[in-house]
Amino acid sequence: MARDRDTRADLVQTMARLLRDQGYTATGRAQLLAESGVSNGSLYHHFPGGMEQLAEAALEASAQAVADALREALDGAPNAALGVARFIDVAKGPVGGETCPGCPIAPTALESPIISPRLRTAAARCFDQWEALIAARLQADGWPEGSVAETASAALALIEGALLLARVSGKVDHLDNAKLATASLLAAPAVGGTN
Amino acid sequence: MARDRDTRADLVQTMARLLRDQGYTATGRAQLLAESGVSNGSLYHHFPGGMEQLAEAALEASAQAVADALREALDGAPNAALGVARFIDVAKGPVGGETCPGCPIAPTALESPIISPRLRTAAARCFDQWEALIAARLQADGWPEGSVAETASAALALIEGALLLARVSGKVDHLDNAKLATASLLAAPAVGGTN
DNA sequence: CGCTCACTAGAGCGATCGCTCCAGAAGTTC
DNA sequence: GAACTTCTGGAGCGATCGCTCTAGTGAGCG
Repeated sequence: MARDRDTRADLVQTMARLLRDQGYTATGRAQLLAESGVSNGSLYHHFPGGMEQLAEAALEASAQAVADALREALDGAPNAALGVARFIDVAKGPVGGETCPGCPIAPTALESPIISPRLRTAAARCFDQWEALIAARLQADGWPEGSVAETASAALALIEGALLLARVSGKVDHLDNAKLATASLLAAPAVGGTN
Repeated sequence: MARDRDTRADLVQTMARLLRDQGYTATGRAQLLAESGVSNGSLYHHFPGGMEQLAEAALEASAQAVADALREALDGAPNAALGVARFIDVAKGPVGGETCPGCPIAPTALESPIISPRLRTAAARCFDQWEALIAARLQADGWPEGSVAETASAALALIEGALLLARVSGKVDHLDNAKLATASLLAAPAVGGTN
């Protein structure tokens, strides 16, 4: 084993990028092979389950990368609010970048429910993992037990929605707006929304 | 003209549902024709531009329906916060429903940027329209000029993100969490986030 | 009736889809 | 070198893709 380059990793990485940019169904086998420089035989050697199995592996890899970035942002901040804000800045992509790359899971997640139950559950796991990270930080910050999960869910929704809007409109402003909103959403550890 | 049934409307409506459930690329011509009961010839008579033109029409129709519901919810509430909360309840779908249908635009929007610029701009228009509705209500509520657009963007992001999470996880709880979050986000017309 | 024309049904097109299969290259172990 | 395993390249498969084209249907109208 161990050829000169890691074919399997190339496949996963290329697939992850394509899934992020155009989703699962729109990503054809031909495009994957062309852009990864891998041959058809290698694909089915490493992933006997075909495109669907590869897509699942790619989702997991992307989710792990995001989780690492999110954890780092949360750990390096004084509280959850600033940690999430920091993460949103990271999600904007390269500093002078035109547009942000967007969520690597969302496009596949939205088309998966009917198309592929397997990918749907894989995507659900990704979001759960991220939400749990935010929830853990809220709890560490001393948030009231009862509202930690709800608040983490809303914070993640805010991030995902902003990434969606930024992607479609081509304007990163939506991420800045979401950053401000998370600040107000995650600002008061007590009470639970004065309304 | 005017055959017994409105073939064109059937096509648009079926396409809108398929786009909502599985996105653009995953919606094949065969499935569309089968589920709408329309023949291939009729499709290309009403939509010479093919699937892409039909998809654009379907997105516009869906966006209009959502806009109507959003406008009604906002108009019937004492303020923007309660109006958005009301809309989220409507978006949950039929009262005893298992899962909410989700955003009719988002799946197509996320795969569109590379696949079809035409659909991307169509999707962007939909979101802009909705955001403008929320912004108008905020302004009517007396929100400070400078933060109206930002807040409307964040509110829409929250809704879209929650719909995404609810769809993938199969749990409508995310929508309830978003409802609480919008309440706190849209609660204070002044100041602009104490942080 | 005969003419027009919006509309429909469906056969058929080339291209592409995901996938199977196998010969052989490359590396490891005797 | 022989034997074996791991991995690669690519031809080829049936199925399906979006779409074109044409014959035919039937309502409106003189």
